Amino acid sequence: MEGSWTFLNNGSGYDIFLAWKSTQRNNKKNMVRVRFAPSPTGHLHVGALRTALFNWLFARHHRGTFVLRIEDTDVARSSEEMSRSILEALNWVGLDWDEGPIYQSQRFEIYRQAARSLVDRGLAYYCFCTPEEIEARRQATQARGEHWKYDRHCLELTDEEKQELREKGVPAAIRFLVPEGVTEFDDLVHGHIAVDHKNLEDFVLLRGDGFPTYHLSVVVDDIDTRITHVIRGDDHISNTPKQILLYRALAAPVPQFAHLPLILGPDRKKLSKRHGDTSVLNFRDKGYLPLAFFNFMAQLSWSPGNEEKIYSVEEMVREFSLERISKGSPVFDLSKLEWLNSRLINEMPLTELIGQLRPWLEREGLWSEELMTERREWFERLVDLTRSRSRTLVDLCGMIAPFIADRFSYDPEAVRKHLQNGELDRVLPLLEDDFRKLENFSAPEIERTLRERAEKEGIKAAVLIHALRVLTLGRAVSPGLFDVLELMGREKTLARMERLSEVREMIQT
RNA sequence: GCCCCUGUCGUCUAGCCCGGCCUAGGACAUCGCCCUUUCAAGGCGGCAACACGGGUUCGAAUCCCGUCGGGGGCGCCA
Repeated sequence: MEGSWTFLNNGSGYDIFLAWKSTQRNNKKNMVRVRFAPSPTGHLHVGALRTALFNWLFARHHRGTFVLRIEDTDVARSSEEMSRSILEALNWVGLDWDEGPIYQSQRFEIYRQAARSLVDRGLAYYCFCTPEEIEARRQATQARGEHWKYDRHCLELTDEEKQELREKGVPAAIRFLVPEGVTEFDDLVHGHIAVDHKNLEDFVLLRGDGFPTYHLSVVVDDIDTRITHVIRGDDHISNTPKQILLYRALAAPVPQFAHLPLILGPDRKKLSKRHGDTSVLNFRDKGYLPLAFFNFMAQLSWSPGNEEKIYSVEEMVREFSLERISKGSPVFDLSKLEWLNSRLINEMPLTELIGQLRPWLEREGLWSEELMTERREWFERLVDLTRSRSRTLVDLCGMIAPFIADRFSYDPEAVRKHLQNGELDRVLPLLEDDFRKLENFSAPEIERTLRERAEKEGIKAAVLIHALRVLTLGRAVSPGLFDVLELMGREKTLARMERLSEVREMIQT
């Protein structure tokens, strides 16, 4: 999107430091504007993704604007690689943004200006206390059994004292001067919330090194981008009063807030890496479909009603509403995702499935153009036949592999169970001959032949069926064997039948 | 420690705002049966919850109070 940042600085106390001039300028006043603001200190994790998802859904539902902002003010812990990874994850899920990404690291001067203007107006003050000094005073206070809160030591400093400290080279942070009173707001999820300012200390806006803290940069950016609804995790509820105070100090309209319940691990603790790989891209790599993942994530804390089905993205956009978000924290339990995924694999149009599967086959070296041309019909039958046994694209890929390539492994358990019967050494060669003589190597013919041979040799058809399955696929699980053999083709089938003793030996050692 | 949020089957949730239709509904998981050459898929069925205690009321999952449990925040991290 076209636009430009203009720095509006008249040198005196002013409130908005930047104005976003763009083609969106003449939008309606009540247009919804939301943002997702991840910190690039790691891969995008599922908790953050859900926040992004709800913001996106809300924006799309209201035909509003979704802004992406990268909160990389912590230069030491942020990396460009993680920023890229986050965009990649959003992309995979299908979340697109209308503005941004805006990088906070490119806006440091703006935050400094904002902080200084607050000092100029007596709403904030310089603090020369070092972390060590504060820590010492805190411990002393707590040793007396009293509650610690920053003691405003630097609020009373005279100009001479400040000058002296500056000359000594003591770095100055800027603290917000929290006024007395109570801050109240109506959270769109939790309802009315009130916090007495005596529970708030004079928090730092600008660090001694000139870098902004989270509260400052968030509020300044949200003001500049004219965010109307701040939708974020529950863990920010306690921070909200501070930020509202900042909005007021900067004479900006306060947006609406909606705090989403935090996602918990199975142990009911805040979901984190300890609970396994919670990175969004991990789910892509495990073979989950974006839509299944989307459904699963969106329905943690949100319910579109009571119809149980897989929703298309469009349907979710239509149904989405903050009012239907529940307040309790959900537990992250993958079993529903697996079910969603397998159902989608089963129900989605075949062509679409093949499109999703293609990158996986390519990676395994199983892809060739002829699967889309002369072997297309065969390939579609194959995918259609195997899909109901696959919960993920990884499964599907593994299922299909033996039909395309010759390298596949034999499940030792399956070999032991189905290839030990001594009768096989005698009957299998006969069956091979039968197969060779078949005019059409088709499922019905194969079945008829096999059953006849079994009866003639006084052996159960099931014995042959199971043995053939293991010999041709290496495993005891597959679609109906006769379809399998037809799709595999006579050549591969016969070649693999001849490996009986070879396979047995392979398992012995 | 202080402050804030939260509490319906194992899990996700519907119902709660606007008390009775709730002997609390659905889905996932689980168990059983059917189908069957294996495993799935599918069909049918079972088990399973209003955290607890007081009120208010003819009547409470729904309203009020308290208790307990769970989570989060209190950084010159975001």
